[in-house]
Amino acid sequence: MTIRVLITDDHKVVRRGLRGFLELDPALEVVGEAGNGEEAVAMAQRLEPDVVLMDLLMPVMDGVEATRQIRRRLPEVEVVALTSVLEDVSVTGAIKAGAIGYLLKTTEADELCDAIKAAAAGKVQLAPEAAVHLVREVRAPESPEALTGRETQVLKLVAQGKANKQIARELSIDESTIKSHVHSILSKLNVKSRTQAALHAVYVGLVSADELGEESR
Amino acid sequence: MTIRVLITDDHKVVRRGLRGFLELDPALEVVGEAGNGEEAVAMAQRLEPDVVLMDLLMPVMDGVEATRQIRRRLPEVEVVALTSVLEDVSVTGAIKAGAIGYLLKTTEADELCDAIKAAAAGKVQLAPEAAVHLVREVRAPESPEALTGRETQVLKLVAQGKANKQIARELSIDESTIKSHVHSILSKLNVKSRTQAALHAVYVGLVSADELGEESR
DNA sequence: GCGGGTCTCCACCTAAAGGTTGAGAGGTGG
DNA sequence: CCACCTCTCAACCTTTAGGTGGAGACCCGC
Repeated sequence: MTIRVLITDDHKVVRRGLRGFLELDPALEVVGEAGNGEEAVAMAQRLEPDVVLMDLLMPVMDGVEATRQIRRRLPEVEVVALTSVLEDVSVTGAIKAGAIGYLLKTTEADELCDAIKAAAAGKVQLAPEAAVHLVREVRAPESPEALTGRETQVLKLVAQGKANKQIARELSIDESTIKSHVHSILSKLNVKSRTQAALHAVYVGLVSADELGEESR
Repeated sequence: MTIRVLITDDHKVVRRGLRGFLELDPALEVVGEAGNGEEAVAMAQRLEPDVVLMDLLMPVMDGVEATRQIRRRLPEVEVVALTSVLEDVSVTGAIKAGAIGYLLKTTEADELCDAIKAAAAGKVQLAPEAAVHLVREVRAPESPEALTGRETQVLKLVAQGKANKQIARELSIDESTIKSHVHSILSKLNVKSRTQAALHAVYVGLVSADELGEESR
């Protein structure tokens, strides 16, 4: 009985590489490839694989959200996150979304196969680098003091280099309201300036590199 | 006579995928794989490939610098940049460093092979998306209006979320001087606020993700 | 219904950021 | 030597950002 694997990555080259890696192991069978989160969810429902290899950074629907949806709809399907970037939020975000493993793209073929088998058996398998981040998170609960929807929205605009006045125009509310939100954001993120907040947003991936605002290029 | 190709990427999965793609074409021969810029330069000298496939985002030595060194030492070796991110600076940076092609990792196998053959023949091959950036650069020379050493130094600190006063203390000069520098920076970068300047700095890689300043995490 | 949170806005304030002009010291290259 | 650039600082100004306190409207769960 082989383990059926669905590969998800927006880069065909990477999918090809993963397929190559997995085909080295006769116990594994690649049943499909998805190019974004939406495809991954749809294909997971249709194919019902044992394990989904999920890239986290993707267009259309990111891997964390895709993981969440797959796990909600198909609890028996295990998801292993696989990414090139290593960030606190990605690690904990993926785990919270229901991923059972977290691997880096620097992984060797055999480690990858091992992790997939472990996942199929319901066992957690983390890259040591990811484990470090997870431990850090657990030890310092970080009390992220979650931002509200509106605050997140404002922070995104701040992280695009926009001024309060401009944000106010864009959201069609008063500038004083923006100030209120920014104030909350600064205090919740425990930073001292909008610049720090913006950098934080970039750091945690709230905005992607190509959203940094026209005027900052 | 086959075209000898050297693959450079820090992710083994990607190298495996590229190898798989290239092996589909009998006219191409993968003669080696390098995991970072330094390795790429060394292997290029030893193997003297016809074309080097070069990832731009790598540790140890980035692809632009590696491209520059390879082109300087081995002018007969063509370099094709291959990356997942699409940025103005990467495109023009890679071309200036001597790359003859610029492809995205979303490329299909046959396009990739075509591009390598074109490169081996000394022909330019750009992903349409990259061409857009290049054209934009040429049309608006962007007059990078290079920052001076001191300005770069100040910008780095700005991009760590620090206030003028704090930067002044750190550099042991007056805050008014910092203001002067920041003013020059904003005008040279053609941005309107320190936040935009900071984002710009991050965007062009002046600071790495893990230098974003203690206070912004 | 009532507490709690969110979103909205107000007024008033201080601090920081940014614009403008000017200027002196030091270095470099023609 | 002179022109040019960089780095430094100054004074003065306007604008933006951020802090504080309060308030009304809305929604949701107990």
